[in-house]
Amino acid sequence: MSMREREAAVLPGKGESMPDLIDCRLNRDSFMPLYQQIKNWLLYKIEAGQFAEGDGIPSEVDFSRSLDVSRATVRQAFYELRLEGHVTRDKGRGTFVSPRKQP
Amino acid sequence: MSMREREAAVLPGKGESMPDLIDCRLNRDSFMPLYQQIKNWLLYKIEAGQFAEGDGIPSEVDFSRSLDVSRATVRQAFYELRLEGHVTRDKGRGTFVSPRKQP
Amino acid sequence: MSMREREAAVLPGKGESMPDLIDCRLNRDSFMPLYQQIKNWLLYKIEAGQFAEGDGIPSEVDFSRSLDVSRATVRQAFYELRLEGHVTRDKGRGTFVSPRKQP
Amino acid sequence: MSMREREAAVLPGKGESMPDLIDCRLNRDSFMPLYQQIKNWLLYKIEAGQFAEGDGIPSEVDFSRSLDVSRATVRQAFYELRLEGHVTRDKGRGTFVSPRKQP
DNA sequence: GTGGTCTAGACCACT
DNA sequence: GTGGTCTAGACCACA
Repeated sequence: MSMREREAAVLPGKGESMPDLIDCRLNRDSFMPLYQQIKNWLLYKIEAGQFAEGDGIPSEVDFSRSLDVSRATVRQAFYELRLEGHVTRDKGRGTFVSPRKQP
Repeated sequence: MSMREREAAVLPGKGESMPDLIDCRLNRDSFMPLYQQIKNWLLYKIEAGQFAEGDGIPSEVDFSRSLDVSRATVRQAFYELRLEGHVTRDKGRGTFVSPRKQP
Repeated sequence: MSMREREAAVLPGKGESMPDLIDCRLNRDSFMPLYQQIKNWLLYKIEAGQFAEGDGIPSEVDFSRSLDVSRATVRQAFYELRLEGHVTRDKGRGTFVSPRKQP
Repeated sequence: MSMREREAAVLPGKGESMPDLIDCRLNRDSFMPLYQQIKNWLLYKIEAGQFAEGDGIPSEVDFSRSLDVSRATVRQAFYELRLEGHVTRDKGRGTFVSPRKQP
């Protein structure tokens, strides 16, 4: 899936504000699973540099509360991002944006 | 983790019988997560050829009932096996042993 | 179809007890599809107030097991009840009796 | 430590009401560690029969929020109660009052 | 009746 | 107070 498709799925339209933290909007009527929408939003934020290398990103519980989804749904998004190398997760510390190869 | 370590964690000792289906024994006092024990048992079975290529393997619910664990725990084992290419999973059909490369 | 016809199709005869849960009796020799019999039984229960507004009703699996029918059969009954506005279904939570409009 | 001493440390004074849930009061100026105060409160409740055998008791998070202490603090109380055989803890299920030996 | 998604929690290991 | 494991269910998409 292209970055453009991801954007269309969950991001605010042109002209809307883009505050710093969890401004993710979920479309609960979409064909796309909620965890995938969260994953896409995070990928967009990371690729756009809004969560920079080494930065901590909001916790599972932050997302769970902000988006009113269960923690398991958030976890699936985070889990796949870790598998794909976009973030690292440290028990007891948090989730961090991975360094990019050859920036 | 070596195949030998996996075996030690969840498999019956020498001399014990090895019936066909879900003879997996979980050690609930182990440091090793239950889903990892299930994954190891499956890997052993696949590598030992007891679930052959193209074979269907028991369903999530079969494992869940046989081992008295929740379906989510079984799923994590199956999910990782799929990511690592050991099995394929078809919605509505089942889980199958992947073909090996250059056997 | 009138409530009376529905009743004749799947409900216990007069004088039989009417316990709380799935006392639905299917007539497998009937011209009427099984899913329709289930739907009728549910409509009767709802209209009779035995599943009140906001109440959760038994799950797909409950019906499937109790009646020894496939889940797809149960789903068709639930699906039509949702389309007709008699119930709402929340993923991961359950199926609930819809509020009536101006009773 | 006697039951009377425990009581003095964390329980409401005479004449105060004793509601059902987490009415534990911590004395943050006490020489006694917070985890010990929590442990004492729980022991009092169990011995007084307010959490009966087999009952589930409030979760780590319940205590942590109600008392505004870290979860590690609550855990230490629960941990010692488990070591001493007063409660059992089941992952994913909860914490339960242990049966007494020959009462 | 399978695998896929989701809920609403719990306890566990660690910082 | 984080991420990790687990429970015990639910409904959904598909065959």
